[in-house]
Amino acid sequence: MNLRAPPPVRPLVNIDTLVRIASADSVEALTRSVNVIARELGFEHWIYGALVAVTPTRSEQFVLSGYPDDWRNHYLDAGYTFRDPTVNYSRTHVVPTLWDELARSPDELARPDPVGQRIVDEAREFGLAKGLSVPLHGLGCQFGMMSYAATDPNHPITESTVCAEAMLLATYVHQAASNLMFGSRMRDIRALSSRERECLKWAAEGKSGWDIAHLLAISERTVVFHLRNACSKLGVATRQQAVAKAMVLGLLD
Amino acid sequence: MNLRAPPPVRPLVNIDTLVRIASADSVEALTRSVNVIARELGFEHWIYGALVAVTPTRSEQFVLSGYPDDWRNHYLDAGYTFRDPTVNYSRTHVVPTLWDELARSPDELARPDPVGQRIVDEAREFGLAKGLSVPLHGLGCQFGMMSYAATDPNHPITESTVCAEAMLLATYVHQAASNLMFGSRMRDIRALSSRERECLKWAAEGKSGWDIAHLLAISERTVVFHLRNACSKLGVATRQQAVAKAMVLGLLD
DNA sequence: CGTCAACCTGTCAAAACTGACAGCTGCCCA
DNA sequence: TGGGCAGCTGTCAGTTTTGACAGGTTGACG
Repeated sequence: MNLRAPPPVRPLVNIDTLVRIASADSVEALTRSVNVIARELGFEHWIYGALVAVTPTRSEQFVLSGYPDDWRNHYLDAGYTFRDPTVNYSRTHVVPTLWDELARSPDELARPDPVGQRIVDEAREFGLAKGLSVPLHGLGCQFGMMSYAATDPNHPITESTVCAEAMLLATYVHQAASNLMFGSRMRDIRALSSRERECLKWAAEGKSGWDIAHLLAISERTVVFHLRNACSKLGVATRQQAVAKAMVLGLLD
Repeated sequence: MNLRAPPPVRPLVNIDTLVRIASADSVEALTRSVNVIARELGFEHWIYGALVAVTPTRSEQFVLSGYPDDWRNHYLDAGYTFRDPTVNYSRTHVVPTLWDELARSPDELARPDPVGQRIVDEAREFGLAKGLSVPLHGLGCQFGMMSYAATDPNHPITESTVCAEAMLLATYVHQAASNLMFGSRMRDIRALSSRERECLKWAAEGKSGWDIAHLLAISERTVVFHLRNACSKLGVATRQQAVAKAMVLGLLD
């Protein structure tokens, strides 16, 4: 089989530190810890952002910033968020990317348009020249990302090891941020009963009240009753909205 | 600022190899490439699995296996998939975990139940003793995971570097597998027109036909028309189902 | 200049859903 | 042992959605 354990390499990031990050109990503590580790990785600046769907069409942003404030303010004032090529990349990919590589991405959609290119150029003026973005998904977010920037021209940013460690850190930050975000998220939603969930699932499959009644061997009136209760627990008016909300909350899995 | 680039470390995985993996054009080619790199990382066995929602309640599995066949067969025969603690962990987490650590996880839901523990014990008998699981999310999957197993008792599996590289590889495999999966996925769905999408979004927000007509300043009849077309393009019967299907396909973002 | 797609509009009848009335059983927990 | 919750059932009236009929404009593209 000729299989050996890989040679020992010097870890840049300590696993215990990561575990501590994942269980951070405040935004401030999390930001401070990430600052320290990002610097160990040689990155002067970093930013974490996640988009959480509150309804199927409305989303909220959650951001932890280790970026220069003047750049952040300019970025927000100019409304760059959804024209930023790193954001568009992260929305549709899972593997990390160097900022330099976005321009020659094989994926047309990921290549910066003129506005996107301007954002990249302006960022450079604010000291964000060499950078790396890690897409993040899961945990109820529509998508998220963590970007790192280095000013040191000798930074080995193209090394897979740096990429791997940056990604590992990003994932732990994502876990921690999610924990912080969702403490509040589900509080105002009373859990659906199993019947309510069952009826809602069938409704999402296109079944009518009559259909569901026969599938569950109960009366149509009861189906209406359960769906009505589901709607009121979810705080919505129609079945369509109930299906949509239950789906964004992950209640139908 | 006292910031230096991190010291050079020997990369276990070459970035070019990863890029080649992400663009693999067949399941066989992908499996072969992963076999090679997993071995470089010192892992004798690996498996990638993803769950893709085809409807809100029905999902399909996509698996790439570098596991022993006899264990895979036993696992499938016994219907272990959704009782496997690594699977349950991956569904709800984003950071990697060692198999050993699942048992003492702070998260109750992630700790193996008796059946789960039996799976872990049986796996050991098939040569899967020391292992690592990487949760994977995004790209239209409900969730996915990649597990690695090593038989070498000296394998430095607890090192963050190994974890980071394993995660990096897993993510590239996820990207590649998604590309392979979704070639077929969207083919039979004609793209919704912008009006159709717009009406569907408002329907998902709980608006009636009359409401939407006034929001879009068109007649109610036209709203019905657009939603009807959306239903027929999606191949569904009701608005509820259309909302659900559009959401699992990511058409409302 | 024809064709196609998207967009827009109408009417009618049947089916499905919403909202508010009222009342049953069984289980768990304080 | 009483209160709360999940589950179950009924009727009635009013609103919304579905399905099938038939027709219009506009703009892009070959």
